[in-house]
Amino acid sequence: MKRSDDDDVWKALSDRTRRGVVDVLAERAHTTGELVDAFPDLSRTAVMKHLDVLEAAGLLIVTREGRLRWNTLNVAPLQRIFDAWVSPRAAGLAAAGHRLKQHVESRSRKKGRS
Amino acid sequence: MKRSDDDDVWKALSDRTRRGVVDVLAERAHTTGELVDAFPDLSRTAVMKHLDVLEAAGLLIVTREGRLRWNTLNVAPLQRIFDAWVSPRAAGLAAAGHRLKQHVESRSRKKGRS
DNA sequence: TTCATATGTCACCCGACAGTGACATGTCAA
DNA sequence: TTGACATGTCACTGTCGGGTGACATATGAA
Repeated sequence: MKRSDDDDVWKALSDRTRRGVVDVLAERAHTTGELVDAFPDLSRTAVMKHLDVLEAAGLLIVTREGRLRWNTLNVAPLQRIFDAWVSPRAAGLAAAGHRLKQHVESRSRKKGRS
Repeated sequence: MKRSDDDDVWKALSDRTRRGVVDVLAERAHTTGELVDAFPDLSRTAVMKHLDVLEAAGLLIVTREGRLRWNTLNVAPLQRIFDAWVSPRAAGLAAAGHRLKQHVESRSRKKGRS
């Protein structure tokens, strides 16, 4: 299951605009048209391509109702990349900080770029 | 401070190889040469470019010792994007799941594309 | 049926980015 | 001083991603 890497999710979230879309959808589900209105600087085509990327990453659940398309946020992938990746590393913050301090002190102190 | 968006960090982490570098550095600091050895499929130049990106995002702290360059992971940006972004949304998982369920049930049940 | 609305698809443009080899610089040791 | 080693920099390439307009399809209402 789940090719274990979640590269799609990272790629999807790497774009500022798409994170904005996720932001909007975090409040409530939107139709594609509503989303287009929410991003006046983008063409409808651009918004739809972002939605495609988000959907492919599993961040979006799409349901159709007549000629309307409802886009609903799915936070599961967010949870996943956090659990699998960010959390373990950020948890070691103190340890890493200590490691770094130790490292820097034990070695060169001549540098430090401006 | 910190243009508040952390786009650099997201962009830096969007690349699978760079996440691999972060992985390696999570264990201990490496010199650039050691990192190059750790990624046999990449040229030295490619590895250095990845390091540049990571450093620009603040994920890397670079110290120089003679002709050696030590690359140390800085987890602070990770912590930051998590705190500011992933955590609040992922925390609402249950609520969002409920919202979705509600939404789907209250509307169309005719569709679902193969 | 007819027409406006909402969405889907296509072809194309352009800049960003990952990757490379060649060459330059700096540092340590013999 | 000389040479090997570690790193820095440059010019170039191909691909991918975000953006667009034009056109096609589907649905609801008059």
